[in-house]
Amino acid sequence: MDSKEIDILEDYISENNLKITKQRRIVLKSFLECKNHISVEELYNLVLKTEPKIGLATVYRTLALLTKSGLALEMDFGDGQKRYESSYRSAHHDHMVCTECGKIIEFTHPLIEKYQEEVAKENSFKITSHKLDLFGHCQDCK
Amino acid sequence: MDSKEIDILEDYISENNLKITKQRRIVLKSFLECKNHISVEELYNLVLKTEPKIGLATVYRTLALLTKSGLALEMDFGDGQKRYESSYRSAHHDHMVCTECGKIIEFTHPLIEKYQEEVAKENSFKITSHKLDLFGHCQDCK
DNA sequence: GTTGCTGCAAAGTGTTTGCACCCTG
DNA sequence: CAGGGTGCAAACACTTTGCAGCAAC
Repeated sequence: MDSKEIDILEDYISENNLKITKQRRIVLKSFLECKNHISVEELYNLVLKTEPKIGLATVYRTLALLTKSGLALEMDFGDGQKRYESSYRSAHHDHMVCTECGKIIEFTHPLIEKYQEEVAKENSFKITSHKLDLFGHCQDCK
Repeated sequence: MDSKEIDILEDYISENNLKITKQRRIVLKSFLECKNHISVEELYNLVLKTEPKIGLATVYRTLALLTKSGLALEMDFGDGQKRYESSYRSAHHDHMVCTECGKIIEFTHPLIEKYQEEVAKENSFKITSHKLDLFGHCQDCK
């Protein structure tokens, strides 16, 4: 693994007097290879295939580390568990979540972004992040 | 209490062979009088002032009932607890959440709604609900 | 060899559920 | 007086934390 992500993680780690470990490498590798919007449990099961001795708490702790270092984005679709996606795999996007089959379609719309900025400015609000989720039925679940 | 909300609740209750109880009246009344985006714990504390013997589970169960009957909207700002607002007190709106002081500014933007529909149509997706949250700093927390 | 990291289990948090008794319809 | 509702406590699902031993630097 010699992606830019491991460099970013190592930079963050050395800046903060932390340590690179085998477990952290494995979690990062699995995270970068997996599907978007993965849950902690799903990632844990993936990691177990490489390192059967790893603890669930380590996956939680590493995901927190990846989030703090800017490699992962934390999201919550209201289903009671945190989900994560790689910051670098794809640019910012919003989500359509099919409430029947769970499929997630990613999208962006430049005008939606523009009008968000506009309405924030009207309220003297400084946006640091946003989330737009559309819930409904996808093509297959009509 | 003779608002339209109690009528709606009683309609739902009689249609489903349920029962009106003192506790349900009290929870509804407190819910209608309280601020928007209230958490279960906050509402529970309000209800305790009127009925000190009520159980937290009853508040949870009644909020689920209000949601099913269409009187309450469930929301989740990613802070680990459900929040609710009255469907009838105000029309649909989105939220700006100040991550410093917790203040919530409500807004709507017709063009944002329009472009949501547009992008959904492009993906053959049928929207049943949506949520747009902007996170950042309000005027007072610059 | 110091200090952070790990695995494990225990504790926490918010929410739901089982049950015996109570109350509405 | 039948069947749903309540309060309580236990169970739950997900996440965090305390700790003793381990490993990176």
